[in-house]
Amino acid sequence: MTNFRNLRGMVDLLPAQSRCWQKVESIALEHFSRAGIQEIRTPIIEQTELFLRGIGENTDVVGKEMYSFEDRGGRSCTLRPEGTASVARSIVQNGLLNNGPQRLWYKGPMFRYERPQAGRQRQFHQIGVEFVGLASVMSEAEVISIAWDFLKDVGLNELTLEINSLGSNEDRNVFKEKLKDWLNQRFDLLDEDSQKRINVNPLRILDSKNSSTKELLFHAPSLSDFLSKESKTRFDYLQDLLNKLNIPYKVNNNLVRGLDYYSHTAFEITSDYLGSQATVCGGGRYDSLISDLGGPRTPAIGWAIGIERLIILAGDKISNSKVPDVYVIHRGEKAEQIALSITCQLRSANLIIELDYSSSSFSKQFKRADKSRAKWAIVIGDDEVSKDQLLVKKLREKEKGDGIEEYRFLRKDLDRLIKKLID
RNA sequence: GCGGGCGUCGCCAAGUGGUUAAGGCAGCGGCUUGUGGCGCCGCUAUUCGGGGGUUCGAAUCCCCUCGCUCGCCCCA
Repeated sequence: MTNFRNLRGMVDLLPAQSRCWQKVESIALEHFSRAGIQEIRTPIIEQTELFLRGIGENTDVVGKEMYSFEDRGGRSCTLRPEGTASVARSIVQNGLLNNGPQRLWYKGPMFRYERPQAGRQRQFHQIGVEFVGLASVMSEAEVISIAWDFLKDVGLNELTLEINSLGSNEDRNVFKEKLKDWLNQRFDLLDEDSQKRINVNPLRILDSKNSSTKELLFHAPSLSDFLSKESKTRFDYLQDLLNKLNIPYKVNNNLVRGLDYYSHTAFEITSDYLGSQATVCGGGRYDSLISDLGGPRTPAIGWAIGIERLIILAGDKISNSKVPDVYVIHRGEKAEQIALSITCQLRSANLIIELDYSSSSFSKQFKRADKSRAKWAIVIGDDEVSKDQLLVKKLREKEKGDGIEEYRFLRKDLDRLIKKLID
């Protein structure tokens, strides 16, 4: 029995899965390159203050989910719970905006101290996109379409895109006061959580999952009625653009999202097949974050996708197998040396070669060759050694009876061999 | 932080108080020292997450503890 285990909520990515991840990541990279989005990598640890300011002290994420600790110099540090704050910090610190608007993507581990459950881990991974310095509605549509196309391309169907407008900060402040009044008049009818939130974060009550609160809220004032003309026009135009892009969406007026920095457009992409953690992708506009962190007033929009959730959904749609082209079988000391050098030579020709390490009987080695699902076997034994030959045999032939393809090559004749193996 | 379920080999498991803890998959070896996918044979848990207790006797009952898992809140 092993004495050590991983920490709760921390997950090993095992070989059986790693291929899947690589595929997802390479598809993402393709999409980003085509859209002219560049990668940014920021540290996993930041000073705690960054997240307090950036995400908001009253959010659940900073209130109860942060991995914070003191370093040896007594500074409060935090493992990043999300990517946007760090990216914003880096942009400001490095003056990237002096080069004009930034279109950036990132990926990596995020940390949230929560009870793990299906589709939720303490260390999980996100791929995200941030467009910073762009205020247009068009950029929002573009950003959403990048997420949508990417998810489709990975093979996900039956996704739902929900959008909402949170309005400008001014719109929202007016609405907040109205909503507070309305809720306070019905204080006793609210569930406990919502009662606590009334003064701290009343908007979030709109998102409540409590059934009686939900029912009550049916008649509550709606944020959409408090949007300024400009905000409304923006939101209508966004819908217009999504229609033109043939991206289906639902307007959800209660979609608020748990991070403080959002304004105007907020959106989520969800799936029914994820269990209770339905969100694969979440994002929105955050026009005040950069200035909140000490930078110039700068509009921005972005999203993050949870890779673990994405992979749960993609399931076996992403092939997870790497099949070798050739399996090299050998027996004897001289043969072993030849096998190794042939293996290296063929690999240089970009073939995928698996070399047997066992030096057990030919019978065993063939069994393993079959299991590897390789297309060809190269066999090197005493005969081949003495004749300077290689025996090449076709594997996985369906019918055993009608003669198995088999060729002999001189060891010097590598080019002919490679040609055979490739076709 | 709060609720429910569960912990027997690398994986999936049977077993619910009685001498040696089924079985399947995977793994290893053999039948077959130079030839494969099938088949057959053999090997692989002194021990049932850990600790304590009850009993002549416990994987099976009781207590504690640890871990996993699902859900709530919230989020990716």
